[in-house]
Amino acid sequence: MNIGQASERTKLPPKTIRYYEEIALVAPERGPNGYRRYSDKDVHRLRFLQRARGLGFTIEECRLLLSLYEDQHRASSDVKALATDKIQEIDRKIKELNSLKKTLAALAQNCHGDDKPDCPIIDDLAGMADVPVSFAQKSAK
Amino acid sequence: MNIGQASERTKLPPKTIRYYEEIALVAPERGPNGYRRYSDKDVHRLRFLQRARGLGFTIEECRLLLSLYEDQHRASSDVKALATDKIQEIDRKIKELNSLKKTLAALAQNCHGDDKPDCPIIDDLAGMADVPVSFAQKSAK
DNA sequence: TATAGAGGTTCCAGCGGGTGGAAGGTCAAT
DNA sequence: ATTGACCTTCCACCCGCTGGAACCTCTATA
Repeated sequence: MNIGQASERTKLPPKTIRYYEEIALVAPERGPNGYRRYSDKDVHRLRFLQRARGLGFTIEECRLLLSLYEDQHRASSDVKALATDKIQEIDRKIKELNSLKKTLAALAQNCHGDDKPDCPIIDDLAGMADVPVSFAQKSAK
Repeated sequence: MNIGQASERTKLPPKTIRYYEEIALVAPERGPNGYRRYSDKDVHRLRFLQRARGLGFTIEECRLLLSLYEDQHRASSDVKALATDKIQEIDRKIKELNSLKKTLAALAQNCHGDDKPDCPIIDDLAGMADVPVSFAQKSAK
């Protein structure tokens, strides 16, 4: 099938599918007209990628997962390790976002939000806050 | 002061400070030797940026915040709106991450994690899961 | 005064993960 | 024969920096 159909079946935009080929995640054949021809196996790979990406795995992790997938002798513990690492990463992000939210919420609550110029949010950003919110902000990597 | 000192005082790397100049967020003077010279006001702006970025505002939002900061007649409601928008955005992200985590955790739990090849994570990614986890995964934008 | 080292400058390239658009080739239906 | 949908390649851009090369300038010491 052509790229359009592969796109429909995988829910990946054609551009993305071509990009995945460029970075050697998938290698469809070519028809005599130069069109890419996707086998069911290719579509399968693409769907695998679509899911893994949707789960937050990076491209490189996806590459690893694919190779594990294709390795009949791989240990399922390898895959589990990758998954639990990812879970921890997600947990870290959630924590970071929660702390950010707290800070912003505290600021917003102190802001009367009318059409007068006094604004504790701005004051805090400018480093002249009189609201009791501490800002030892670590850079959001 | 030179860029190194400005860097120390703002906790922003020199590269970042130069970048902020390139995108016109700050405009230090130049000494006769071509070195950038940062006034206290510049450092103040940079610190403002450092905090706003740390709170998850994008560069463009920072630009807006700065202009609001410098507008004596701005309405504090404008700033509050920006902050509450950001809070909602953070909330959305947290929700998305939580659902991701749930999915991954369910998979990892079903994975025995030994050195035998059966692996429900891989099976699920490959779309042949027999674990009861549903995957109408929306692409993580 | 020569020199070393720390700091400054510019410019170019790359990260991840695509996305947009232009210019052109191909196919099926009218 | 023409339209329009689909396909191709290529190049540039998004964000927010970051790394590195090549070079300039300042200060301290031998």
